[in-house]
Amino acid sequence: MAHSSTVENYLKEVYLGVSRLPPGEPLLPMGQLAVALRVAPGTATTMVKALAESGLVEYEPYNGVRLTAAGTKLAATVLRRHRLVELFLVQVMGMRWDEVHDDAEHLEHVVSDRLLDRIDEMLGHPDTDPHGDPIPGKEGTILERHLETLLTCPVATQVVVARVTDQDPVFLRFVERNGLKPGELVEVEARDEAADAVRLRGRGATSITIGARAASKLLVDIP
Amino acid sequence: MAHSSTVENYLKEVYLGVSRLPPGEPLLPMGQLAVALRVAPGTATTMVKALAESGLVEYEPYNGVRLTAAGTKLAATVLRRHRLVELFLVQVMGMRWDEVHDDAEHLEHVVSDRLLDRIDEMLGHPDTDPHGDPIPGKEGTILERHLETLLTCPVATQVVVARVTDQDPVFLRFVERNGLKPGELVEVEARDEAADAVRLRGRGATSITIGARAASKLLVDIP
DNA sequence: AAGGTAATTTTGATTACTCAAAATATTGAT
DNA sequence: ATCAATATTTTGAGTAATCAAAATTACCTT
Repeated sequence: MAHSSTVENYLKEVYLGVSRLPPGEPLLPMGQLAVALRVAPGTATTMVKALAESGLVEYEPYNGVRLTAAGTKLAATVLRRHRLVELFLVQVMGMRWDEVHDDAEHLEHVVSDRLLDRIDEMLGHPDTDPHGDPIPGKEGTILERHLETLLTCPVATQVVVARVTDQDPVFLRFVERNGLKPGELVEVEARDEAADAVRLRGRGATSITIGARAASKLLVDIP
Repeated sequence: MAHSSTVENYLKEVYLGVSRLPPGEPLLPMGQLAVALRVAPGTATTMVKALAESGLVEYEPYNGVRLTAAGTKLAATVLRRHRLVELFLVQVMGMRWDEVHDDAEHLEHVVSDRLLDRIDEMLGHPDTDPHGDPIPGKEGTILERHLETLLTCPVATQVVVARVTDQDPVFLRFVERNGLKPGELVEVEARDEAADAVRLRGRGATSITIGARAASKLLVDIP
């Protein structure tokens, strides 16, 4: 089995799934993979066993999957294509950052190396996409910086949004409307464990309150 | 069966195949279709029967295929995507006209309507692609102008190249090198039936001689 | 330790697409 | 009109990817 879009999608989701896991436990449960790929559990099991045969993943029955070196490299090139394409669609084609994900999802499998090089050059070899996700290098190197979230960063301190880890258009528009896009300044005014909420203030005078779940999707740099 | 890339390719090739046929005989033989799609003859037969079931083509056993109205419309949208993408790659991405075909071949199946609209707008709603092929309208209208070729146009008369009906990069580079791209002026100096050749002069002082087969691939406007 | 729940794997089938090779039909030449 | 060459269709089989539902395993709770 060699390198279909399906294979690319499986590897990509294994990569993303593992990276979302608590560190030190780098085995993605099959259930999560199946959900991410919108596929029946049994389908994921079957495919993953085939991918293991090809040396792209390691599979531990009843435990989960992880990428091999070869699998990581392939996943990285898919992610590189996806993210460069997303940035291209925003920067060059003038699309909104909340509407480029689906197009990128398809384009990531068909963009040739030649075309991708032009895109990369045209964008000046960027290292993050519109959502702040890192763009892997040509050789498959991924630079995942460790970042705090609005749930873990210091209170009453100016921080700058670096990354938004949710592609849902509704959420992205909410983020934009409230001046929380990557690059913008924010300050956490207070956290309320009991209320499961975080109050923060961006550029404007008014402060807003968001849920903890939403706050955890906003990664920030502490300058 | 609904609308996979495979279906799109079959419809596209039926359209192109039929349009290459002598007029009045609008049934594409299965053999030609199979060759165009690089598929075994039996495969084409099977697929075409399925497409006929879906009402996209009419199939006459042992005679060939033709598109229905629905099939024509779908083929036109595929061709529209293909040709707009080709022009985009040349005009915006700075790729050479002889290297865009393969990329377009893949992109034509995944570009969304939204993205295609941006491309169309960015290019100023063009009506031909870099090879002079007409770009079908949004609603599936294809404007195939009747054109002479360098084999049929008047001799010793200035004509302007309008279209090159061969995507082979080697041929395209030959065309470019000799100033025969769409838009350029040419004049047929002489034709030699016996030698199967056509002598012509473009912008430069020197005249060149090309084979009849090549001459027939260069369509021209007689001003 | 036992038993029930939840996650995972297996099984059996299906769909879309493909091929090689056998069978059949068409066509043109004698 | 017949026959050979050619084109087309049929047949049987295979691959990739999928699902639903049955069987199994792991894990948690008491």
